[in-house]
Amino acid sequence: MKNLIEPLDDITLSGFRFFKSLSDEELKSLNYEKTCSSLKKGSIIYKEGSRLTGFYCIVRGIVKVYKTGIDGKEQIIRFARKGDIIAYRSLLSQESACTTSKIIEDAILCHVPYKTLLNLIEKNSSFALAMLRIVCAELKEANEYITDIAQKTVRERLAEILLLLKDSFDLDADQTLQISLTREELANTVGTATESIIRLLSEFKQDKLIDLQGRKIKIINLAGLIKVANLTNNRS
Amino acid sequence: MKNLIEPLDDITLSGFRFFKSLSDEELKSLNYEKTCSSLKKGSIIYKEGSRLTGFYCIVRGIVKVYKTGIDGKEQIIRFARKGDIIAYRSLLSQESACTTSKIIEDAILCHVPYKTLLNLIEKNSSFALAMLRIVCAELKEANEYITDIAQKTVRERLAEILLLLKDSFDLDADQTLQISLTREELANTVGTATESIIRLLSEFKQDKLIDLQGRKIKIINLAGLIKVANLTNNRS
DNA sequence: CGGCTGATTGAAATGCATCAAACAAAGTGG
DNA sequence: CCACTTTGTTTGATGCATTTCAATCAGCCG
Repeated sequence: MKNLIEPLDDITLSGFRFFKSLSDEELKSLNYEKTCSSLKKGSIIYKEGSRLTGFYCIVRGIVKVYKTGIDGKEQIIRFARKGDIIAYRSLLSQESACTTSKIIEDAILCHVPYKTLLNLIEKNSSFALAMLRIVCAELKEANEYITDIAQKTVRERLAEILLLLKDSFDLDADQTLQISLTREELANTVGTATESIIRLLSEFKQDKLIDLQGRKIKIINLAGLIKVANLTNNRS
Repeated sequence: MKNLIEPLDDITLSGFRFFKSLSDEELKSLNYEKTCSSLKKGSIIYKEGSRLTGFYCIVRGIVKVYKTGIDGKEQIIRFARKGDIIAYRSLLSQESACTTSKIIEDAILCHVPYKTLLNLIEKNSSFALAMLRIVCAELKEANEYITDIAQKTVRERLAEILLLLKDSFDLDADQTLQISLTREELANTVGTATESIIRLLSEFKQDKLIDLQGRKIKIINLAGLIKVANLTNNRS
């Protein structure tokens, strides 16, 4: 089925922004050395503690990356989508994975071996710099999130996450978030209890900020949400 | 005075772990291009929003790096000490600084121009990789802290921070933390109110986990503290 | 249909922030 | 060197946001 849409053999990483500093030759061998696979929702890509053999580039679908904390409660660190890469942090540090990654929307992933990554970093300094900038960008996000989670109320954080999801995953024609999360996943992103998310979401609905249809969240008052989120920095 | 101890002209970055992949020649020009300065407690190295011209390597002293959140409340992101580098993240991303850095213990810093950094990354792939690993390590810390702050109680987090400070700054002969922070700074690290820190510290004291003498914190029951911190991962 | 996961609501418990006030320490200036 | 201001610390009382527990309900699947 999925192979009809996009045969796994035919996938090329050439168009992806992350690889845009590569020469034709480098792209060619990259495309040769990668391995692509199609994964269903719920599949685990790698688990906390496992040894990684490479990183993954997401061609299609959505992945959640999370850490397991107290009592096995998951804390979602990020959502990755088309063009994003995952597993590179632990890989570069040459440690076992410190997060788990799971498909939350049917996906196609390309696995790029560690060797290939090292080789690119060694031979192509523009690529190394691009890589550095990716990690730096993620670190920035993380630092901002630390500040938010430490200082903001759950209400503010939920509004902020909704805005963040809106920017990352766009809205369809009628302003509905194109990512479907359970209330628990939302809670594990915001860092709160599932029940709190449920209550706050219905408050947001009452306040005419959003509309709810099952897991579909429709943003009907963006300015209002931004106000609730109490943004201080450059997020939107 | 400080110049008697360590003349600013004589400082070499050659011994620092961060530069250990550099060739003698690279070290020589690095040492030529850097600019060192001695800064008193309270001095601000750079401010959130300012444009950076290079990064800083800490030769002596302690620096706190923080973000300014709601109502100007500061959230301390990290403490940097001898051998650590700061300001590199925004620099590499070529953005204005997203944190502020302030001296909390008289320090000597070396400023290394952006040009020099770029040049090293371009010419020396081992250095680029080392740099990548530094950023990755910091990202890992940040992700762990997100999980902690989202899931743990203030009590657990305080214990954890004390342990973290112990590892980063060592203890003197009688098990006393070699870093002196105000209660407010501790609060801004843990992500809580100053009063909460005060109350919890005295609880810890009552529980014979620590001893307090002004800002001096003495760890008298390490195992107990570890238990309170409720560690799940590799921190200690 | 029964079983399972996820969603929802209510009620009760609580951890923590906030406010207020007093105190200690440390530096400033006359 | 003492009054003075400022900054940091401490304690108490109160309120509230959020967690936790419990129960019900809805949807889905084999």
